[in-house]
Amino acid sequence: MEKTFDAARAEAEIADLWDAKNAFAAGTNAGPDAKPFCILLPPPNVTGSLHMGHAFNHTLMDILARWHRMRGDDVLWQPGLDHAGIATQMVVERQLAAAGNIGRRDMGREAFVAKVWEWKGKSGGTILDQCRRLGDSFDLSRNAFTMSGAPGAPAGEEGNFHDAVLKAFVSLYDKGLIYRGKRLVNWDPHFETAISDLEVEQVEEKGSLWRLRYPLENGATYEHPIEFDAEGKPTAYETRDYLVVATTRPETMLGDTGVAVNPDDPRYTHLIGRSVRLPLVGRSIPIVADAYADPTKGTGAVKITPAHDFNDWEVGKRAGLRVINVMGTRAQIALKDNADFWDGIDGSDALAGLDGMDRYEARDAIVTLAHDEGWLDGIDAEPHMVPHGDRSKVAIEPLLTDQWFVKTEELAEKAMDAVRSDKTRILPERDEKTFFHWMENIEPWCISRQLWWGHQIPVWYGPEIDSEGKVVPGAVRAFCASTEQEVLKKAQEFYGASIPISFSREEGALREHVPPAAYGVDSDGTLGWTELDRDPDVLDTWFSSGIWPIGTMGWPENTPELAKYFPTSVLVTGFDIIFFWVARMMMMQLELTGKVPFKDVYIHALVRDEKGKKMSKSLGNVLDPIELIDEFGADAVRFTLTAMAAMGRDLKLSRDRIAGYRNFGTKLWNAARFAEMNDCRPVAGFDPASVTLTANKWIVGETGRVRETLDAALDAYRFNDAANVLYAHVWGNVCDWYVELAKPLFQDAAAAEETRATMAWVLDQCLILLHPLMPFITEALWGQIAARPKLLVHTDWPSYGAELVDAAADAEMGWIVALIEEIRSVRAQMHVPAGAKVPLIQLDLGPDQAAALERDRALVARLARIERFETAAEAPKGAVTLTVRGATFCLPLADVIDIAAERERLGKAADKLAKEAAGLKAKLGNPAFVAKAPEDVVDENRARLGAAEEELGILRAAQARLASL
RNA sequence: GGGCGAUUAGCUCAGUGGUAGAGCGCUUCGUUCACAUCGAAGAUGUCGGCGGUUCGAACCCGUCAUCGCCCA
Repeated sequence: MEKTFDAARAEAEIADLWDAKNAFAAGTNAGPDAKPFCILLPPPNVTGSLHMGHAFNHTLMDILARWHRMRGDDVLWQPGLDHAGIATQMVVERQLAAAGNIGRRDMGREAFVAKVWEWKGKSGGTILDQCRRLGDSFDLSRNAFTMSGAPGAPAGEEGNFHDAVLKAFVSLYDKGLIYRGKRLVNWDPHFETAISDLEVEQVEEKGSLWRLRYPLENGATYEHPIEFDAEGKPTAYETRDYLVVATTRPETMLGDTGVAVNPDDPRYTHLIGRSVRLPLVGRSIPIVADAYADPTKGTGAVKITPAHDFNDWEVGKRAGLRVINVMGTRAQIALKDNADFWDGIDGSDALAGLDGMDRYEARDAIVTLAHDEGWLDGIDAEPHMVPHGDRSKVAIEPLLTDQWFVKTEELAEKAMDAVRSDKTRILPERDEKTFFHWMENIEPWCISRQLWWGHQIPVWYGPEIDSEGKVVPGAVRAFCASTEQEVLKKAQEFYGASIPISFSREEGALREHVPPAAYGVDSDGTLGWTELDRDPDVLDTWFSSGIWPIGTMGWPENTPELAKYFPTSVLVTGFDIIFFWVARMMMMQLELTGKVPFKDVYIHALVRDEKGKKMSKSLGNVLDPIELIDEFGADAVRFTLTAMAAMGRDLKLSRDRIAGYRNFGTKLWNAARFAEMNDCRPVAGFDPASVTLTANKWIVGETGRVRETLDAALDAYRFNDAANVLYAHVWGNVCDWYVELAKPLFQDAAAAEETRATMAWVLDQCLILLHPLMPFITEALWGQIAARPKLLVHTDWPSYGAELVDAAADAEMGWIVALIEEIRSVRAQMHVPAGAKVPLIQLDLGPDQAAALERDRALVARLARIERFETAAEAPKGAVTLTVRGATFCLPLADVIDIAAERERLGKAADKLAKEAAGLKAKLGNPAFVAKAPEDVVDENRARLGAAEEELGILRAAQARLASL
């Protein structure tokens, strides 16, 4: 064997080996009555590449999958990709532009979607190859895609996900849980689509607060307070014929339809009910009372633009104000042909100049006009939060449009019930609170997107007809079904079997659905013929990923997978998509199947850089998991992430830490090398309970304990505990102690055979127990150590436990280890050369200790570098005394002893003991403690006091001897 | 403004009522036949402050301070 593990070479070989054996196929290694264990990979974006967050998320899932597989469960780890509507459309559009292609609008919908599929086939899903580097053991033969089976999907992309999404939509639509409505939505002017609340990020910007003077109508004036006394009472007034409003968005003033003041604001109450004349526009708009106006902010008077602000929309509704939209889909000022706007006013040259301007150009222009025309009161710098699209990074614009919404209130109630009744557990508990907080305040979910890459909404429109069969001009009738045949059937039922109906193949308007011009009305006003026009919008990506659990298992068909693996066992995911994904999956699965999608949800935190900063490309602090794997090996990266995965806390990743766990792999590797050099080969039928030597019994017992602790940790998703118990066992128990203890035993003919067999067994157990965390190095060693019937990935998980612990052997090893450590410590403090061998003199020894020393003399001799064992009644002059539970020894170091150092050592040890004894004495002297504390705690304290006092006595004697020297 | 959380060794962090821990870093010593990606020994803590509950508090409760994150 080499001195170190060649991760790069071995990992590739092992990955090929697993592939060749199809090692991760669902159900592999399942026992006869196997329990299903199913875990869903949160589908990464098809555009994505593996980042640290994935690496963390996947590592945890892979540990669970491998652990359950080895335990003989029927494991399905379901992988797949998300079509990621906006993100993917963005990537492909950018590429088309870079290649000098025509834009998507010129290309047309069908051609563009074909381009996206082409891109997906070439460069989509590189992330899945990267997952392989990490060791992800998902079943790639079941790889799913949220757009599989959609119209235009090329060969190889068949699948039923598209059907499932449409059926889910139709099902919710038929239940009245999906509706279309004209509402103010978050509009992304870059992508020209609506987005949901969750896709909006608030970004603080340095902005200004502009104060604008709106003249009072009919020459009215009022007294505005300008000076105040110490109590805040006005002492001076000025006469104003205008009202000053403060705004962060002067450009929206074109759409103002009112001014609000607080009903309790004495400055303005007398103005309520009067009107101001909107500058530039010339519209007369009312001054209304609304608590939304905050007297402490700005001037206390706020302009109301119901069409362009969510708060103003509410105020407008309460006050019955008009809604006048003054912007287009690219957030440009849109006044031309805007009937609403021109209603009740006359044009002006200034307005004509503003038409078509970008919103920010318009802002500057309007402020300049205000200044020139004298209605700019002033400008204050004020930072404020501006909503931005999370993909486009441009400021979103509230816009009044027709969109599709999911009624989330009822669905949320069911999801909350499932969590309250523990049908689904959310861990850690804190995130359950977050879940409830959001669900209780849930808003309707806007699911329509004005994009092309996605599931087109399965709704077709035709003309509305009244009860007498007459066409209602301008009204629209919607038909929802998952196929054209079904739509046709529904339409035919509605309009009558004799009406010729066909489908319009033209691309409809982008958002506003008007009844198709292409229909005929007979002379009696009834419908003669019609075309049906499909809604051009697509569904929010999260609508389709919302049915990921059932969609990947063949729903709505009643497949064997659904029967077996659904509801799934556990969902492992980051806190950032609790609302986007987890909550929505809960709602949709419950509504569509009546079942929760998963029994447990384990929410993990974010991977940050070593300074605690979020990793981001712009900060340049991104650690690329693939680079780290190249440098340190996948096992080291995985183990690091696992060890740092304390529940609910962000983890700060540093290269030092990864290097440390790379060293851990090397340590394991060298332990195996040691075993090989000493001819330790796995013995068939080896029974760990049958060993006879203390050291062997001890390590066997430790292994049993580790198995139990490890399983308990994984069972509770305490991944860091799992990593730490393994680390401490392999490095501490096995490498530091057992390997060293074995060396003298190998020299002893009577002990060698059993020890070799035990060593081989212990190492095998280390490989098995470590495999879920460090799959590559353990699989490599497993194959290297011996020919095996099965790969390690399929080796049965052990069931032994603490019954392997032999209390006597445990106590004896504990004592021997303490003795060795004490001797080493004294040697180091007395500056005994590391290589020098010294005699050990036993002064006072209990019977158990004497027996132990007799049995394990060779171990002590080697590990503490003792040249011979002697017995004496009293310590010789210049000897250093040492105490180990129930025994007193000394080291005759007359030649080398440093009296000052020894005095210091004894003094320090005695002080520490005296302090401890005093504390214990005080505790035991407290009657309340003795009366109320549990008996075993009291006993334990008594025992500790006894031991401390005894040892203290010995140290005092040693101090006295030293003083007499 | 509302909600959630954090504060423990130089650093990064475990630790849910009974002897304060790990890794890294640091100091000293050491290449004894698995491993220098190593070994041995060592130093370092009013567990953020104050108050309370308790026989007993890093842990439970209250409060203050500081710092995060999410939502407005």
